[in-house]
Amino acid sequence: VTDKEKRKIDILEYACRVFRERGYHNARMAQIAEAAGVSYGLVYHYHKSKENLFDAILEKWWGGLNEMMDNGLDAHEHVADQLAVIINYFLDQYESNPDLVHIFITEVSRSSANLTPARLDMFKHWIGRTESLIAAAQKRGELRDNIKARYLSTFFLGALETMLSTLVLNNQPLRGAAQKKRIATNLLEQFFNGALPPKGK
Amino acid sequence: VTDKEKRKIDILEYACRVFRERGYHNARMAQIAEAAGVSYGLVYHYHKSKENLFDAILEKWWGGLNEMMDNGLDAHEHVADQLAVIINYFLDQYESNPDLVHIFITEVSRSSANLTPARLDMFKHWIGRTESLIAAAQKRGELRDNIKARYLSTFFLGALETMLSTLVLNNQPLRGAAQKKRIATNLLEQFFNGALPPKGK
Amino acid sequence: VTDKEKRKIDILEYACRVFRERGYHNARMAQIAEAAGVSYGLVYHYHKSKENLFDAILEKWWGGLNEMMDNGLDAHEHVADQLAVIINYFLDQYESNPDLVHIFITEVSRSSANLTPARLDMFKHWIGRTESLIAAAQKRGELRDNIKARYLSTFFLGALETMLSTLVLNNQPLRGAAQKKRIATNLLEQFFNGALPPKGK
Amino acid sequence: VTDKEKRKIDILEYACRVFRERGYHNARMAQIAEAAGVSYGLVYHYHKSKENLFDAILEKWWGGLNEMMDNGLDAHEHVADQLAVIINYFLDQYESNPDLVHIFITEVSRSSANLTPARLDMFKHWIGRTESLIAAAQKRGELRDNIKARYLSTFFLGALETMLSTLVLNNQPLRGAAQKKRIATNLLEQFFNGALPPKGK
DNA sequence: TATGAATGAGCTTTCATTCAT
DNA sequence: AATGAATGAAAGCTCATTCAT
Repeated sequence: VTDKEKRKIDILEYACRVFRERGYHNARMAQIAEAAGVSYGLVYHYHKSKENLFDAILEKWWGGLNEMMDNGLDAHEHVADQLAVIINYFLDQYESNPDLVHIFITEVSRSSANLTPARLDMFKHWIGRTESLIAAAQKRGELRDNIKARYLSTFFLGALETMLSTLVLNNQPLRGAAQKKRIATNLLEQFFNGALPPKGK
Repeated sequence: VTDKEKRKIDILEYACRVFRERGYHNARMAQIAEAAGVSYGLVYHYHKSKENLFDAILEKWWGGLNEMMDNGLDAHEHVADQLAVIINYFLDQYESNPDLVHIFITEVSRSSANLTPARLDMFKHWIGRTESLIAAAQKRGELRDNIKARYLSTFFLGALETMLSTLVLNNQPLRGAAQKKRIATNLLEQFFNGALPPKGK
Repeated sequence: VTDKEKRKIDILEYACRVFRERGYHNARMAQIAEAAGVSYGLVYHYHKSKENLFDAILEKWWGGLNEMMDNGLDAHEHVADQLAVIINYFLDQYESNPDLVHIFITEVSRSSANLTPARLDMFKHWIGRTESLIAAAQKRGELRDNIKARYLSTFFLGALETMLSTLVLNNQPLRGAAQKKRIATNLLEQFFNGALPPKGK
Repeated sequence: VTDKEKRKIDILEYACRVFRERGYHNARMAQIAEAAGVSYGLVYHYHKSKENLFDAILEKWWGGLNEMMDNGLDAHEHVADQLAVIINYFLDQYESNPDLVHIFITEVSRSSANLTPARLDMFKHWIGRTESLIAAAQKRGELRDNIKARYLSTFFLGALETMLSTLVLNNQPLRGAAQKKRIATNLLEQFFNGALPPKGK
């Protein structure tokens, strides 16, 4: 059973790479099989269909993200720390599993073409959780409340995703803690304090 | 001539709608013909191929955007006013031609799979112009310069595009100056002053 | 009426060129119209269909050939003179109207794909007439009669057509009476006296 | 492997039949599939495209012909025997594989429309080899040398191909050694000794 | 007579999926 | 479990022909 599971996951990972390299629509099942070093039919033995394969990948992605949201965030932390956790999660994922992030950025987060209702729900759920985080912080007085939580979270996620998007579109790898640190710091800085020069200047 | 041109544009607009509704890959030429109320072959009479049709749509989009960047912005204006113009352009476009914005958001701004080199160039050009705007403002002292212009412009565009993206993914129409005003104000407020509560509070 | 007829013939001649240049199947009605400097629809005004156009060309060809067979040959002449007339007719035609000969050689004389029953009949009729010529000469004792007339005429026509075919496939023009003379002489020499060296040698 | 190869060849043979029956342009991939009793897609599984399929057929033809020219001819034989080998090869092929000969006669030997440069080269190569054979015989004094080798070989091949062409256009089968013998004898007789009655007569 | 926009049947090809082994 | 041959529905595109003006 473990062996079987392993094989299934193996194929999934190669599929992930092919989907990232070529996009969902341009990816061929034959290419996935070839990448996994496996026969054509075996892909179907382990995964019902192309769509199924894609959903399994998304599940993996959402699983990790939700796990982080469930366990990685301390509700009593300051929102700055919480958002830092989110940012770092994305950056870490991009470093360790760039294909997955790539797919999320290009095929899910702006898709609409591939967004089945079920997938859209997952996405909205994620947006919703971030919004709740922001709203709670507003209640605690950590964030201004004259901008709706929905807006603030949209701006935050937009900045984060688009930051990743530039990396993704340039096929730019992310190496070294320094770069991650800089991205996170700048993102948080701008989000909390804005883009204006310091008052004293 | 006018009549002919009109027909061509007509087909383009219906194609725009179909591409928006179904995405480039899922859009069928037959659907475009049907939507436009013309025969199958006529679409090809006016547009060389499916890809061509899509490119014509993108050209229209980039044409408008570049025109706005060329003529709509006063280089001596404060960057806040310049960014406001950009925001309003997107919102106005979304109001008057939601399909076009939809396609830009879903098929271009994060695609990578469908992004031919030529298309990617257009996109990078647009990113570059915004970055220049930000950099100039930094030089004039209107924006903090301890965050790179590339980062600031990414955050700004990310917030803007994702804001539109939420409208797009919900198929949410945008009507009334009030809503547009609110979005623009909030976006600018957060971008310039950040999300923290006012100091005095 | 004369004017109308002229226009019709005019289009036919340009069609002839296009059919020759591209072959029947690869020839486009639009190309014929363009070559003739005439609008798309006008070709159809004068000629019912593409097939019709092609048939009109063949009719022209067969017309000339039959006319030559009817009036150009003296039944009492020696067969050598008769065959010389045939050879010269083909060579003259190739000189003055290479398109027509080209089409006969490439699209008719070996086609079978484009050969409708009607067209095949025309072809067989032509073969038949040549055979009769040969048979008559055999009766007159001008040709050996231990090879069937059908064979002899096939060999003769094969040599002639294939000779033209090499010109056609190389797009080689035929200029000057000298070359024509040489071809005709050689062809007749071989046909009548064979390829062996003279006995006396 | 043998089984797979067999299937591929099987499809090729049915394709050959359909191409012969309808000509390259009028042949439909669906018809080939149907004739072979396989599904639509399987034809493409084994052969890349329609053009490819056709090229494979030609390759088969040229392969056999070149093999015969390479190994079937003794350079020291009298030219009469060499030409007899060529004639018999064509006749044998027509008997055992009439489709292949049919295609050569109708789609290659006079085509020009379908003749890609690569195909034309094969054809010219074949013509060239025959010419060399004739030229060598002229040097040995076995053939008159006051007619250029190019002409003599054209006349010979023209007679041979046209002889076959009459069989082909009439869909006339060739059975029995007697008929083959007669054709070969007559062809050689006329080619070497000409069509005139014997001197002594 | 003359135009060229409009039509749509029909073509080759692709590729996710199934199935016999 | 594993293979890859076999399937066939659809897709984009072409182009002879028609038709309104």
